[in-house]
Amino acid sequence: MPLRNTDTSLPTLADVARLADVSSATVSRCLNAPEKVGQATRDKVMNAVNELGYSPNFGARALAAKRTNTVGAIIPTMDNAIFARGLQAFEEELNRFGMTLLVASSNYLPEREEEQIKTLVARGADALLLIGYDRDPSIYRFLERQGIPTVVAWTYQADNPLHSIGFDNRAALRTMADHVIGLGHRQLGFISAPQATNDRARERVLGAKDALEAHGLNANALTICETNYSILNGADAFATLLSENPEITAVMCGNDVLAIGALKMAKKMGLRVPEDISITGFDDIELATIAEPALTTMHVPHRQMGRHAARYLADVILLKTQLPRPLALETVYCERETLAAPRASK
Amino acid sequence: MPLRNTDTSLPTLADVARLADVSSATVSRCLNAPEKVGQATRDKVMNAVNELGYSPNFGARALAAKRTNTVGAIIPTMDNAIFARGLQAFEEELNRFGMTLLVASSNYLPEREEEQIKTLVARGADALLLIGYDRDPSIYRFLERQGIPTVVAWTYQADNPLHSIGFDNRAALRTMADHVIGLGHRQLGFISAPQATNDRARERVLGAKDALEAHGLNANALTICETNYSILNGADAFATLLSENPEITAVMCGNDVLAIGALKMAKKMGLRVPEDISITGFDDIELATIAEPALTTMHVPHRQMGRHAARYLADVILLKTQLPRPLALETVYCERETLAAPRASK
DNA sequence: TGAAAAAATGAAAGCGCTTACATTCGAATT
DNA sequence: AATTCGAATGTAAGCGCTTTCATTTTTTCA
Repeated sequence: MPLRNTDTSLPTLADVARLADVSSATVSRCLNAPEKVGQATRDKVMNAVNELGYSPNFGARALAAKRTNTVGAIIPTMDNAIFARGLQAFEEELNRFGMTLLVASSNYLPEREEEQIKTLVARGADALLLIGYDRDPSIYRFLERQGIPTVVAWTYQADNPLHSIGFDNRAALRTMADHVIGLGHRQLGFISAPQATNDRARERVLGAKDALEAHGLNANALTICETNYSILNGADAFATLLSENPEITAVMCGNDVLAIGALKMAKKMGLRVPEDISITGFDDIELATIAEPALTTMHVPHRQMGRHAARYLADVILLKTQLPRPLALETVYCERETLAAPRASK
Repeated sequence: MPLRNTDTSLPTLADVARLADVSSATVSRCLNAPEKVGQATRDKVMNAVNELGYSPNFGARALAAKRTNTVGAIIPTMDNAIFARGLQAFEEELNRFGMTLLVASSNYLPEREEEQIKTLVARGADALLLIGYDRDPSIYRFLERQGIPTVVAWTYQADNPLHSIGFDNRAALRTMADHVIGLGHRQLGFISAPQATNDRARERVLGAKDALEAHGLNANALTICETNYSILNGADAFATLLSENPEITAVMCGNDVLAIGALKMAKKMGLRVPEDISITGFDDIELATIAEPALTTMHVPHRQMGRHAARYLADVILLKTQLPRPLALETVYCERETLAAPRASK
């Protein structure tokens, strides 16, 4: 094993320049804007680069260029697959533009998210992808002050000035609730994520209420139970909901993970789904099709969101073009096996 | 909205120093080694920091300090939850040491992984977490040359010099196979990830063969089918395996995701599990308990691995202590509902 | 009380890169 | 053949921070 140099430090731009017998500026150009360098010089430099195994120092580059070609994303959780697909698409698209993705997760904790935002910005993220609108205004001020283009995904509100790429959570849940009510259900349960710090959860609940109202039902027809996203919590919430409100014939869930938990508990309680009770989800993650019976849910355009978000940010960073309007994508009702008309007897 | 300064640039160390009326060295110390600064000065500086909303520039810091307090991890996939729990524990533990985690995924593609490694190193990762041993030796040379401490997780081989923290895949699968064979199964199917570039997959297959041999069965008793990890692939592989080898009474899967696919297909084919056919998984991800019937599988110590890996790297980086030996953790057999004795008739 | 030791602070030299600006040089234009 | 111009290259000034070393201030204790 031939050791090239005894000192441990890595080759620098200057080393390459020396070996290739050109100035450091020329080496830098070769790497960043090859078209500005003559063919012969370029070859010389590239050879030196290879011989030395040179690779540019990120910190130095960021410091000098004031750009990192990195965008950060902070998602609430990596635990279940809710955001995986969208994020993957986001990354793929970013790569097309020569940018790298940095991911962090906040565990649905606002303070943690704030921390992560600061970290990513400090690390030089040129732009940020965030999930949902809800966060302290001071964060938005911070971002603006730092000049960090930001896109908010997984949500869309026509009247919100922040650039968002997502779907109308309220309308989506309303569609679902229309189906549920249309089938004859009159007493509904709703298992939601905590609404206080989660605009998407709030919107979804509102959507359910919209449907209720449209069908002439009053708010009493909907019993809401809040809990954090997890299968276990979904199961517990379902049990509570049903024991306290035995008249409920359909339980709508704020996402598929909760719904899977509810489904599991229903079986455990000896309830047949959908004969004895209907359950609906939201997101359409893979789990939804694995569950037995397969979950009736709303399909969310994960990959599209990711792709569009990446394009938007690339546009803003590279072309300094501000796209005119936030983008609303469509969710689609996804009928499977957990929603049916309530038993006549009930 | 009061605009503090018209020029867009962020406050720097120098700005803080000026405002606090101290030297930039003192400000730096306040931030990095507060105990070296007098109380009064420290307060003055901290006030200035807050007033300016100062946050240090990562690139500059990395450049000057030659450390980033960042460790990178490259996992094969984020798509399913296989690595999520372990990674989360890894991050939590890193945070304890004041370090940040950077995650990338390779999609099980060696070239992509290589790329990601280069990227993370270029970004200044002080250390790396990689999954499994298998990769081109040139990569290990590269890492060594760059002086990047690396730990390999999700695997453990006593005779391998690379520092690993994981479990003995071979022994684990052997345990499982012992159970299967012990119940009386004599014709086994095995759905594995492609073995060529995946030492863990190879080891698991070897474990199955070990068990076979120990029970005096020959290699013909095991039919192997390779496919990439995904539910769909698991389902397809199961169908192929059974149609070509109807005498098989138990299908062991290289991981839970494949097993879930197999389970799904079994039902679709009208086979009862475990009465008509047994299916086993590996990993014990949440999905395994959701599946119906719940999957019999091997539990892998995800969180422990993550935690220990973080500690090891922190030791190496912070204390420059090289831990003596790789760490072997235990897997545990996890009996649920998909494994039973074969039908007597068969 | 004064000398020595310890603690606190400052001055300044980089870290490795990009880029504005200056320079050189060959080709094109007249 | 002289002039102009543009392409190719070099020079050097930072980018914002850490850290060594020197200097000043405070503390300690004989």
